[in-house]
Amino acid sequence: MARLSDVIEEFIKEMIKETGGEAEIQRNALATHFKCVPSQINYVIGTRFTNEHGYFVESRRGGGGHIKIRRIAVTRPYSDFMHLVLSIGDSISEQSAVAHINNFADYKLISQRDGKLMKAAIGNKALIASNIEKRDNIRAGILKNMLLRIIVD
Amino acid sequence: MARLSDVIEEFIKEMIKETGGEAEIQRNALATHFKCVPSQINYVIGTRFTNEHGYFVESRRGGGGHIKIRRIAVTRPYSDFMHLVLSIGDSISEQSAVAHINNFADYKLISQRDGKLMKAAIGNKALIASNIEKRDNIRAGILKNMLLRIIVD
DNA sequence: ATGTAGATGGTCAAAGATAGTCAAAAACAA
DNA sequence: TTGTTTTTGACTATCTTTGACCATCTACAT
Repeated sequence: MARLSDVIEEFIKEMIKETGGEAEIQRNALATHFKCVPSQINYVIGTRFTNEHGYFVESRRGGGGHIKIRRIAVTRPYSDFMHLVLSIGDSISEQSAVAHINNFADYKLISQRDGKLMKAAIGNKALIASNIEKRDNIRAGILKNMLLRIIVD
Repeated sequence: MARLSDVIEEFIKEMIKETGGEAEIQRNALATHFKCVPSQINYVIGTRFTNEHGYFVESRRGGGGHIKIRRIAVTRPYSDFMHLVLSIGDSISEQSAVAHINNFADYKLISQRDGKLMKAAIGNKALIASNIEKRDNIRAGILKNMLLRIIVD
């Protein structure tokens, strides 16, 4: 007896395949279809469609709301890059982040200008309002999100 | 399932494009056309045609009344841009920040790519590790630092 | 000039429609 | 048993639609 979560996972993957890279679902409708509670859809997305798994998720609440799940292009120029991005983990110092960014620029994965913007975004000066103990975590979140955005587009 | 508000938004934007910068509508007529209550027109204007979004709205009540929505068309000089950046203050919501970034891109003060990176940097998704009460403060810090970095160049 | 009716648009809060979070309960695996 | 994964549901957050009531403007009669 396959777990329901696996069935839902397959269903969404099938949708993505059919639409060529992107599935737009309605949480309640999907939950009704599979006779489960809506939050199980979140569970499936949270455990099987993460960045680490190669997916990018966006959503909107309210009338006409939806959840959009996109497959991140893992083709050529970016496949290694993606790997690097994911290897960043959930905490990184400013120095380390700057080193990473410089490397990406050196290898032409991002432009010099991209690099400057990224460094401006992750610098301690930018994060002055954040709790110092959490700063490295926040920095990792920002850096990964920016890099992912470049890959996804 | 397209939201009615989105349809109305597009309709108005199309009108503005056709007339080269300004749409003059009659609230009741538009509401009748879209089979909605008149106040929904206000909702659309209030959420999608604000100053922040780059629009200027005027209206008149009474017989022959109307609502005029204009795209603000100004190319701001750099010194003004600086002023704008400083006026951001030390707290800003994601929506508001996105509106600002879109404006900067529209006015060619930053490139589309810069805009994408900036939005990725200030999104709630990127700031997930931050305390929710401080998030808007952190966001303001990141946004300002990035913009300043561009001006300095 | 003044008053009044009719025609517009404005505000605000409630109701409706979605999605997100979190932790307890249940099921499963080692 | 013990630790992990899945399933549930109560509670929360966000966005949209609707409607009752309010404000302002024009036209016209006096």
